[in-house]
Amino acid sequence: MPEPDKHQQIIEAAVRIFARNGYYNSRVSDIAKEAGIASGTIYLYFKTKDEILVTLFREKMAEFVATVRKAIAAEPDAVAKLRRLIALHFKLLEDHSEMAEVVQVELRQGQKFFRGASANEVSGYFDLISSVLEEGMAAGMFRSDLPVKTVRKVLFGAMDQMATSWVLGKRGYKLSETAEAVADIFLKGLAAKP
Amino acid sequence: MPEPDKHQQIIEAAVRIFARNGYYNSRVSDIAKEAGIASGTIYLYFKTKDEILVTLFREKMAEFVATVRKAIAAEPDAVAKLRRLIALHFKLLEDHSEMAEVVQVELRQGQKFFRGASANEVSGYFDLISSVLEEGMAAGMFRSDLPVKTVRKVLFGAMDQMATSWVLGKRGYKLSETAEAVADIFLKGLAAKP
DNA sequence: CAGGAGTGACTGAATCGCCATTCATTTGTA
DNA sequence: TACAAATGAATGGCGATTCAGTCACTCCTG
Repeated sequence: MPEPDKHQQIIEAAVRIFARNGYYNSRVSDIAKEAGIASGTIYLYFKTKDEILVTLFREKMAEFVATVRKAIAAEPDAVAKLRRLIALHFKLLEDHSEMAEVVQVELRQGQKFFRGASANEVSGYFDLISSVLEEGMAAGMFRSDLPVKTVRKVLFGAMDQMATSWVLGKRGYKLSETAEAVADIFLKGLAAKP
Repeated sequence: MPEPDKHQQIIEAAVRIFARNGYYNSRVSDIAKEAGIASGTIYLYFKTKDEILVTLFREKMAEFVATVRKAIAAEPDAVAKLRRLIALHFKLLEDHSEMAEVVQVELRQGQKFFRGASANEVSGYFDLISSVLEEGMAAGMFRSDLPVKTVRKVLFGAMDQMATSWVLGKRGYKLSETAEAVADIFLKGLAAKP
């Protein structure tokens, strides 16, 4: 019975290797070396190289969403929740910069990940955002003349681009320090008519 | 001397093939077949398979930016320019759905394209957006308490996510019909304090 | 308690399919 | 005839995946 521990060990090694070299430039044997095991061992835990990437994303994404969900639950209203969500989105990426590299750059590999596996995982996050938006609309804090789906995409897109830019640049500034500006634009744009 | 015509013929075939199968699942021979030529002929016009993708993006992107630049020049003020830019961003992708597929999904291949070649091309578009924002700020139409770079990323991110979503869904609605909502949120968020 | 044999995890060298790229040859035309 | 352009079968390299063997450990059994 494979040690449940080694699964995690491989995932962590893969994050580091993918972040450093990119998915396609990473050998399975590189991951093995980084994890301190033989390359064949990887195949006791994962069926293919692709599966490593997909699994890695699934697990990390689930963790991410859970963290954000828990944090915003503590906030009093939709505006505060949204601010917290944005701040945390940036903070978590900032604190896991290798994972950020993988998520923002490597995981965008066409077909395979955008469609396919990762779509499901991302939608959990989308749902979370939508629920906050709906709460704010119901409470009359947000305008409700626009489709929630559209508003959600605008917000996610803005955050995602901030993150991608930060990763592509050499992370030469604090991503989390931009959170307020993003929240500010978005919340003003979303404000209910007075 | 290779016919200058065939270069274009290959590019157009590549767009269709990449859109249909994704970059990594496309054989060079598939592109050749689609273009109605032999696979070896491709190498009279392009050094590598990568070069096809990079060239394709460069040419199409330059065309895209030129079109948008020309269109917004005709608008009277920054607000109108921004609305036009957003509308056209969506309209052009909608009218070239195969290219949209390639740009939104396939061209995000980590490392190679994000960094590297395409970065330069994209920055031309970024500059265009920035110039409109600066014009609006100078004219007192947009608030100027936020960094232009941040605002630009928010807008681009929002548009890009709208486009990606539309492509990933089965393009089951008119992307351009969402332009107003996006412009509306963004312009309200950016409005100068009254 | 020695030993031995069964079990499951691990290893890493060898395999093997894939496909970009090459280039000897053919085709077209001036 | 000569030169350019095009062809497409053959090549070559790469690296994911496999699998025959090794290792470590447990549990019998005489």
